[in-house]
Amino acid sequence: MDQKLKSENTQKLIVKTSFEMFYEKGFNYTSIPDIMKKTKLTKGAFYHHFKNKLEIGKKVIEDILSKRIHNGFIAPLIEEKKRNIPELLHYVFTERIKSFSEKEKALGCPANNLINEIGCSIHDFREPLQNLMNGWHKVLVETIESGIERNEIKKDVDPSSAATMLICSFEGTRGIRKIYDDDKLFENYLKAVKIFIKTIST
Amino acid sequence: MDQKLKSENTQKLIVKTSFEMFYEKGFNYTSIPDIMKKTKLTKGAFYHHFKNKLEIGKKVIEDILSKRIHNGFIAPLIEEKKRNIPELLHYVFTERIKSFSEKEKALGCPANNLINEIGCSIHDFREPLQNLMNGWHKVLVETIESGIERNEIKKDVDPSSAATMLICSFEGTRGIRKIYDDDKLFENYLKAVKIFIKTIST
DNA sequence: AAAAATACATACCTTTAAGTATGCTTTTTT
DNA sequence: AAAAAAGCATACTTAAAGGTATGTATTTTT
Repeated sequence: MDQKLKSENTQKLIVKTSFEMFYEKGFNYTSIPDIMKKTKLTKGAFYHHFKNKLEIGKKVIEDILSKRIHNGFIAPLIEEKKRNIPELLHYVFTERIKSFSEKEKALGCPANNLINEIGCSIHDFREPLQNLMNGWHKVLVETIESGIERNEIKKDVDPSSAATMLICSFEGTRGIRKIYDDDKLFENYLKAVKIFIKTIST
Repeated sequence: MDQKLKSENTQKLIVKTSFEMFYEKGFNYTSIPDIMKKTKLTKGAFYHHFKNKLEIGKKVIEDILSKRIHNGFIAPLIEEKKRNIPELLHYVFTERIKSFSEKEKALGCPANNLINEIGCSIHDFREPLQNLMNGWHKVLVETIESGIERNEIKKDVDPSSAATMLICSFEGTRGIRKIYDDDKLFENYLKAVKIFIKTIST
């Protein structure tokens, strides 16, 4: 077996496993031994490929979290630009929530979890997390702007502000939902975000 | 000095110090030795008054966090019921953010931080956190309902849904704000929540 | 005034984490 | 084929956490 390929595979395995455990238990509650036990490799493998826990954290943000946000929220907006914009926003922010698995409901958004868990305390994570959120926000702004151009969104709507509201209410809901076992919070959110999108639509 | 009073004082000191450190560094990132160093007492004092770290966590939620939410969000709604309800909502959710210190901006909401940090993993915290959020939500719902009765809020507004949106967008914004150093996110939120409140008003 | 209980300090134990040093095996290079 | 390097395992070090056991001074009770 090609060595380079093998190396890449183990790295991917470690990153993926780290993501899963960070998601399920939190960054700080997950130890390197924990992760490596799950990969069935050893610490030697970990420290051969990564400098320390911070590096794997950054890798998880850049490789996994950004891909998740991209697939779930950015790609649908870019790909389906022909669709009616309010409808598209509605689709992204409500249909996605409805399609969440029980696990995803119980565990919240991995990106938001990380932001809130480490927040300001681990400085190394701020930049990759900013990149993540900025990227998401930017595409949303562009989408709303094109909605205004197409006369589907009201002209007096501030795209940046509306985008922030959509993202923050979504993430806020996913966060607080974690302390509950039912979907009441989601249902409430869905109703309200519907109203919000309707309000900014022509 | 009265012994009972002394005991109460040290307990209060430990709870208060724990809150501060949990707020600044997160629950898991704060150790008991850390806390006790700051109080200038020792571990012996801690374990004399509290069973373990979970107990102090619950105490912080019940004593400090609930008081903060109460003072900031519940009391103003109860006390000033004569005022116009949309105005009141607007006051609570925008003026408060404007009055935050730099520290409060950088550190986010302590309740939301805890929810997101420990979320589902520490089961003991779920109930007190639920009580906290339910209490807040309930008063908001009642406020909105009375707004409907007084014809200041639209009749077709779902009070529970609107309350959820207000809380979750607020907390979501405070959470994500932590990765930034400026107030752009807050400013965006303020504009959008203004629109939301206007939308549900008559 | 003696006994009991409280408030706290000191010293300790156990576990577990992050990280390092080293050694072995398999590829890759020369 | 020999040398070098990569991939990974094993064994270890150090630090720090949570928590306990015990000792001592001060109050409180009787």
